[in-house]
Amino acid sequence: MAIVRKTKSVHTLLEVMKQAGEALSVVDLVNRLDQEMNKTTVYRILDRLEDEGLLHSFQGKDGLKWYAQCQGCSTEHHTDMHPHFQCVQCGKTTCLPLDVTIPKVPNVKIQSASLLLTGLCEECLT
Amino acid sequence: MAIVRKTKSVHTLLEVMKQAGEALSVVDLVNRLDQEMNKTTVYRILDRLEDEGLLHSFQGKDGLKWYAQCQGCSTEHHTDMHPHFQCVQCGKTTCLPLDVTIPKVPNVKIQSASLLLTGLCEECLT
DNA sequence: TCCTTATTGCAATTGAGTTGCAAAAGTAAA
DNA sequence: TTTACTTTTGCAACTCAATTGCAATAAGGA
Repeated sequence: MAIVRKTKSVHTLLEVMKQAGEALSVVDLVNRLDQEMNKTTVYRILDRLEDEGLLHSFQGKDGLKWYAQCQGCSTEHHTDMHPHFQCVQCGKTTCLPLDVTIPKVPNVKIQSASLLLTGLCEECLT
Repeated sequence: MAIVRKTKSVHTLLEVMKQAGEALSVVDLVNRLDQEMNKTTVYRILDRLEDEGLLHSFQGKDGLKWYAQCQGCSTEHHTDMHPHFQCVQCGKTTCLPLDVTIPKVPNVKIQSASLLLTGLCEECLT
């Protein structure tokens, strides 16, 4: 596996993720980092950080790719089996610290599961 | 809601879905129906059939949109809470006739859930 | 410093999905 | 069947997320 250097760009991107504190779509990240680095660079750094296990990705309802910081993930062991929640109104997207019960399916070997919940978040409910 | 006429194109598309007997990606459908109808027509018919509740759609692992025939769905009541399985090797994608236990999430209103399982199907395992 | 490898920017490209508009097909009433 | 109206379809152009090739730059080790 390629080594991910902690370049200035990598540091900046991770800082933005940390500040956000929730999942961000790649489109959003590209916009936020428009002054700091090229779009292509954002895509490539996200790729590498996911390989390293520092971030995990998932598909949003709209088909966009979203990234969030891993908690307890590593190259060896990706504990990205947690569900994600996306608010249909404001778009806010978060990792849910819940265990997903993966249903038993006969005759197949399940390698991964992704559960996306959509609805209204706390702010949009009130 | 607009009325979905059972035109020749609609009939052809439904026939292809029926023959397949499993979920098909829109890209696949467009290719299979290349001689019969235009790409745009495929997209529009799929939209309408989903509105009518004859088909349901979901996002595949790759971000592509997939469609499958509904069993017990209608305009009123979409029972598309079942999980889908996608084989990472051959791409075969199916509906799983299982009930998904949607986790309770405090302070939010869950409107829909989609669970995608990926792994190796029976054929690719042997 | 020199050499090698990894990273970045930029422009061009890919590909899924959408849109506008005119032509064609379907429906219903006379 | 003819007319008037509505829905559907084809086509071309377009949008936009994501990728690729290549040259330039930055980083690391000896």
